Amino acid sequence: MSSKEKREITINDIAKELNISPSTVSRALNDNAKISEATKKKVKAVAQDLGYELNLVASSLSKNKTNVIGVIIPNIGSQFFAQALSGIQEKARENGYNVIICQTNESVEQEKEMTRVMNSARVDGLVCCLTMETKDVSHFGVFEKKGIPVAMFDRVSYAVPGPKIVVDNYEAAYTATEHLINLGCKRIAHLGGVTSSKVFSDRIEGFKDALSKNDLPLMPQFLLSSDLTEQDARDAMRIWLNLPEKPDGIVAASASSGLVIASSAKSAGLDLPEELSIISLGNERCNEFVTPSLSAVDMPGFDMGKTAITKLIECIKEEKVDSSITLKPIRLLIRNSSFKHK
Amino acid sequence: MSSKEKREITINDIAKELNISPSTVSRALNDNAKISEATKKKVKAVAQDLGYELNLVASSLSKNKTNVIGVIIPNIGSQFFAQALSGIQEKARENGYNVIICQTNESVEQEKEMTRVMNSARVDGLVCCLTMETKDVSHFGVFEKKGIPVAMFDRVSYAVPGPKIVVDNYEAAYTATEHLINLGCKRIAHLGGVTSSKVFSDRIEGFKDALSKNDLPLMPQFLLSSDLTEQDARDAMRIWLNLPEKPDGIVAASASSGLVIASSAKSAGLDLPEELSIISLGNERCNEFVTPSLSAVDMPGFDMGKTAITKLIECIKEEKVDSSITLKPIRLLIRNSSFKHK
DNA sequence: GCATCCTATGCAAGCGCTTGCATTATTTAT
DNA sequence: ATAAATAATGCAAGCGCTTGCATAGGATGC
Repeated sequence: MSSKEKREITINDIAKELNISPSTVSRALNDNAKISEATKKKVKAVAQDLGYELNLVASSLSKNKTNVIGVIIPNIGSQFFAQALSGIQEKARENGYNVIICQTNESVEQEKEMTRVMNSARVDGLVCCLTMETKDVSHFGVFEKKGIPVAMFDRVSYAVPGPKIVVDNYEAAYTATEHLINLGCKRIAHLGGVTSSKVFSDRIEGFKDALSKNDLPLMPQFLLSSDLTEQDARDAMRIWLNLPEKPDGIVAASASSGLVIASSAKSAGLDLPEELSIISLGNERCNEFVTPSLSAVDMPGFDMGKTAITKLIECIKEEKVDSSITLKPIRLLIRNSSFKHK
Repeated sequence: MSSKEKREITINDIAKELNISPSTVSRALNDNAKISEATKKKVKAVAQDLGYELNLVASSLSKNKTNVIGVIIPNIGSQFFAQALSGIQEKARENGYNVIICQTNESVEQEKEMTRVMNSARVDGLVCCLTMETKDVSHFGVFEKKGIPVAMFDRVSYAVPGPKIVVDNYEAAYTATEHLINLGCKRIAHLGGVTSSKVFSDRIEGFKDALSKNDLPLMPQFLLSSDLTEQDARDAMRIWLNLPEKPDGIVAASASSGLVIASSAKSAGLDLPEELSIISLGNERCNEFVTPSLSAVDMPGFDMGKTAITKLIECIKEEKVDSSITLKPIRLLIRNSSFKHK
C-alpha cells in the first residue's frame, strides 16, 4: 500500500546518461554561456526524457537564495487584502518568485511568529502589512541585519527600512467628510479604528480637520474609536441613534463597518440617505449591491500590492535599499448613500 | 550603501562555541532523546544568544521533506476560497507547515504550470481545487508517482488519488429549487455554470430533478449555462426579463451571480421577492446586507479547507494513501429574497 | 574485577545543486 | 610552426543540516 517512492531524478542521472559531468549538466540547464549549444540541446532532451525537475531546495541552498517572497498580512478575508494579494501573486509569478503567505489575524504575537518563520524559510524578501496594534517593530530587525528587503503597504512603519506603499488616509477621511458637508450634513459622526494605528489616527485627523475647516463643531460623542468589528459598528449605531440629536452623516473607517452601519440604520427605520448619509473609507464589491448603494473612498488594493512587490523585487535584484514612499491615489466613489440634504 | 550581509549563524558556530560536535548541536536542538538535558540546555542557551535560527532550506534538503504544503486554487478573491484558505492556513500552522499558494485564475494552463512549480518546490503535499475547465488531470501524475499526497476540495477529480472533500451539489440545487417550489414558484430558471465541471453539471441535474419530481415543466430558455461572470448574469437577466413569460423564481449557480441577478431585477423595476424569488448556490457575507437579503445554500468553505488539509497531513505523516470522500453538509439559508407566493 | 550494557557524544557521508578554478581541445595571431 | 588566446568541460568543495554507525565513559551484574 505504501507507495514505493522512487529516487528523484537528479542532474547526476542526466550526467551519467550522457557521460558528462554534473556541472556541465547544471550549466547547460541554466543556459550558461560557456556551454556549447550542442550539449545544451542534448542535456535538455535527456532531462525532458527522464522527467527531470530542478530541486529548488538544493538549488536554494547552494545559491543562498530561495526565490520565495514572504507575505504577511492581517487577513485574507478582507477584500482589500485579497486584492493586494492578487497583485502580489501576479507580479511574483511573472518574475519567477514563489510566495508564501501568512495571516496575522491582527495579532502582534502572530506577526512576530511569522517573521521567525519567514526568517527560517530564508525568504529573499518580505512584503507586509502590519497589524493594527503593532508598535514595536524590532521583530523586523533580523531582515535589516541580513540585508533582506522588506516592503510594506497600507499599514507601514517608517522605523523599518524598505519601500512603503501607502495612501493618504488623512486626505481620504478629509475628502469623505467634506463630501458629506457639501451635501449639507451638519452633524457628522465618525466611527474610527484604533488610534494606535497611523492609518486610523490619520483618518481621524482628516475627519476633524474637515469639520473645523468648514466651521462645523465636533461633537465628542460623534467620534468613536474601536476595533471596527461588526459588533463595534452595531454598538456605535445604538449609541448614536439614541442621542437626542442623531447624526445626519457618518464616515465609517472601514468598508465592513460602513455596511453594518447602513444596515443598522435601515433596521432602525431610518430613511437613507434622506435622514442619514453614509460613506465608508474603503470600498468593497458589496457596496454596489446594497440599497442604497454605499458611497466610499476606494483604496487601490491590487495596485498597492503590485507596487509593493515590484519595488521589493527591484531591491532584491539590485541589492539596494530603497526606502521610498509611494503614495497611491484614492478615489471618491459617490453612490446613493450620500445625498443632497435640505 | 550595500548592506554587508554577515554570514548566517549555523550549528557549527554553536558547536565551536561549546566545543562539541555539530551533530550533537543538531540533536540537542531537535530534542533528541539521546542527548543529556544538561547539554540541551547549554546548546539552546547559546543558540538563543547567537540569534541562531534553523535554516529550513538545508534542513529540508537533508531530510528530504520541506514542511511546506502547496495550495492551488482558482482565485483568492472569491469568499468561498478565501475561507477555505483560512481553514487551510490555520491547520497548517498548527502543525508546523508552511503554505505556498497559487491562483490559477480558472486557467488550465496555469494550473499545469503551478503543479510544475509545486513539484520543483518539493512540497510535502498539495491541496487544490481544480479550475472549472480541467478535464485532463495528467499533470497531477508526478505526485502520485512520487507518493506526494494530493487532497482536493470542491472541484475534484476522482481520477487522481487522495482525499476528496465535497459538497453534494445535486442536493444543493435540488434543495434550493424545491424551496422555491414550496414557495409557490411555477416558472423557475437556473443560471448554471459550465457543464464540463461536475460541480455545475450536478447542480443542473439537481435543478432539473427538483422540477420534474414536482411536476413542473423545464422550459429550455430557463436553463442557461455560462462562465458565471458578472456580464453573464446580466445577459441572462436581459434574456429572461424580455420573455413573455418571465421566471418567477431563479436559482443562481454562484453567490456572485445571484447578487448580480438580484441587482438587475431591481433595476428592471421588479418587486423582490413578490414578483421574483431568488436563491443562490453559495453564500457570501454580502447576501445579508443587500435588500432584500439574499437566500442561499451555504457551502462550508472554511470547513472544507480545514478538512482537506487535515486529511492531507494525516496522509503525509502516516505515509498512507487515503482516497476517501468526505461529504460536507450544506445549509439552506432562507432570507428575504425568497418569499411565499400567491 | 572483568565482561556487559547503557548513555552521551563524535565522525563522516550525504541531500542535489552551484561555482571558482583547473584542464584540455581548438583557434588565432605572429 | 609555435606561443597565446579562446572555448568547452571537468574537479571538487561547499551550502547547513541530518543521521547511521562507531566510540568512549560510566554504571551494572555476577
